[in-house]
Amino acid sequence: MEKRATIKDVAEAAGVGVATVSRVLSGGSASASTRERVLAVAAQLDYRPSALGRNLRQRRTGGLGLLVPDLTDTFYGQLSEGVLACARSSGEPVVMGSTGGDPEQEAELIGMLLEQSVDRVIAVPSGDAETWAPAVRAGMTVVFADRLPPEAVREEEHDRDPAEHALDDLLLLDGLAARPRVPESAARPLDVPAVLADDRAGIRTAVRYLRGLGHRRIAFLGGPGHDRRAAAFREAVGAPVDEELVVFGTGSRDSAYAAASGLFQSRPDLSAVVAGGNVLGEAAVLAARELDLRVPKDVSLVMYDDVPWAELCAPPLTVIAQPGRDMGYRACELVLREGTRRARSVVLPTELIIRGSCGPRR
Amino acid sequence: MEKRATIKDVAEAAGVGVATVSRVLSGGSASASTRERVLAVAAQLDYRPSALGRNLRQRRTGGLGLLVPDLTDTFYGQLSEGVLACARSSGEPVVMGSTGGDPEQEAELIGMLLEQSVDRVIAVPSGDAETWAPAVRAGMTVVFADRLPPEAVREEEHDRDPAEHALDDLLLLDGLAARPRVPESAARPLDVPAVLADDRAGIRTAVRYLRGLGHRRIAFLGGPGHDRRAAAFREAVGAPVDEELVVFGTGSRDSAYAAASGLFQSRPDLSAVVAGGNVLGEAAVLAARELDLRVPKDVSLVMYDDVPWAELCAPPLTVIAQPGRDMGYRACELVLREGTRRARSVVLPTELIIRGSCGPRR
DNA sequence: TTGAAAGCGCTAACAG
DNA sequence: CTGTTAGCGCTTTCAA
Repeated sequence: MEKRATIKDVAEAAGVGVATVSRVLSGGSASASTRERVLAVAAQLDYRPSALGRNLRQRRTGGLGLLVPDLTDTFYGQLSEGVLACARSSGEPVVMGSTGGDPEQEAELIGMLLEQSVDRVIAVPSGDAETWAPAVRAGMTVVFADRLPPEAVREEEHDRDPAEHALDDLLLLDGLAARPRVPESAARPLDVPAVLADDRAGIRTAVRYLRGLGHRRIAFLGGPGHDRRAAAFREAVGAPVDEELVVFGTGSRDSAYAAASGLFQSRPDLSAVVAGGNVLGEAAVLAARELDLRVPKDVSLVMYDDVPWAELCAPPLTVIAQPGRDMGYRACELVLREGTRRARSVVLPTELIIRGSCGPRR
Repeated sequence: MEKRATIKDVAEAAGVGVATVSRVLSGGSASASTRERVLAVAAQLDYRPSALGRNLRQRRTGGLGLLVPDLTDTFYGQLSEGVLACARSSGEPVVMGSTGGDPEQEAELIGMLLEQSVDRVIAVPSGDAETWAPAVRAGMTVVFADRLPPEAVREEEHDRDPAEHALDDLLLLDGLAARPRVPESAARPLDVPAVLADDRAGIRTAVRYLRGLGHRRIAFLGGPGHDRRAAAFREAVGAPVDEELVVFGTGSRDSAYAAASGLFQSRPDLSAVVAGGNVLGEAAVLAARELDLRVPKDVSLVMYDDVPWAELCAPPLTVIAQPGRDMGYRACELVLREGTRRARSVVLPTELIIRGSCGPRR
């Protein structure tokens, strides 16, 4: 970087002290004439206060971190757009990292953020509580989006008012580190606010819809981080759950395809599948095609995530839409507001968008 | 952020001077015993050198900036993944911004990067040379990816190798706007290296393919930044170009749809369209369907960008694939290497992937 | 091989 | 209202 004008240069050129310049530029008190002169000189010199100096002085970066598993997944693209939009409107730089769904890379990136003194981060976590402990311990404000680390799951939910499942969810997640009897020694659950979609309601609605169409053998095809959705699925189909119908890929498109294909082949009796995310939905469509299964004639499909191409698919995909962009935006708001008041988790509603990929059981 | 251990803490605890700690940690010389002790203490204190202090001292952030128009566009997602991957392997943090294709937002983000002392940036530019002038003037190392700002013209390139059409392309593109006689006063052309796909060859191949299928009225559906592709298209179809068949959207999905729909309606005689990017391809498919045009029976379609869903489309889309991830990776390499030696632009090959969206002229 | 000391650009006391 | 000063955490001469 070439040499830029510093506050000292401005001060000299304006014939004032550096403190005055600092004050003027950050809206402190100053006489009109001084302010004017300083401003003029600053503009003339094209002076831009260095965030480096300021941050060092204030011992914080002021920026945000954003960690997602894969920017190639449209949903995370939407979510990131939300975060970026919110951050920009607050003038906060955001340091971004893609973890590839790998806890180790995630840990590495967390370390990098720590080094940068980035003290607020929004993440779609891939690692578990242990991965995130260093961040929390270091005093980072973290907000999870889209999902929670596996260990951050709190204990069982006793069932209740069917109309209030979102609230239920809130209770569930936030709920606390400290429910009665968690051994001290166990990995301390993280107490981190999160912005999530109402997976439970979303899945339930989808399963009911498929049930209404006559489907009885419904499968769930998930990826990393889809445990809550899988749990919701199990709950929605009710006991006894045929565990063979709940399968997981490991995150890559290939593994998603393998999982889908394996599922279709090992259980030709299934008549419907719920894909836990758009990459899995993609895989399901591909695998079905490859095996000459017609959608929805031979198999019905509903996919989590509404992405533009869902509509272009043949047939257009019925989806559980979650507001990716909003989720990102909200998460960013939470992380920015934190400090003011302890942030509460947020659960956003999903919507079942019925297109053409589900039909009556054959 | 809670208080972290500083270099001073480590120095004290190890009973050495701060300079020694600094040396040890950055691989300088030190006696084995000292080194060991310092390392032990550092580990024990969980010491992490603060990038803030280091950067201030060295007057640079060491990080990279990455500016793209829209993370929701899968191609930019791919490109970003490439950049992030390369940056991570070099331990560089990347500050990301989404411009929405808006030059003003882009300028704002550039200002933000300047403030952060981020002195190296990779961008898919939305603004023109004027937008980027401040960055260059400030001494930033910038590398463009995927496209060039409209005004970004460059110096002549001599020397070529007949086998290297890529070079040819560089000439072509870079060439135009201002050959020899550019008045000094005119907006100084940017001299910025770039990583581009071989649009010219890509488009030419596609057009030839369509020609071979019997198509004569071929349209080009572009978006912002697709001027080079449009130019290549004009060149490929040859004079006289029917300018009504070259239409542009403004970047949003809606406007892309409007452009596509308008095109189909105003020129029912066209039999094929080349979409300049995946968002435009998406729009074309949608618009065609809405107008009851069958692909490829009524209209053939080839889309720039290979994205996972192209294969899921009905019919699967024939595409001009460009290596988005590689482009990002290469761009990052360029920006990192710069300083060592002046970086040269890179043109990566495209590939026509024939699937099912093109058929003989009806 | 090591330590002391001088800042990098900025803000926040504290005086004047 | 304004200037002086003391660092923030680190790297880097420069001596010892």
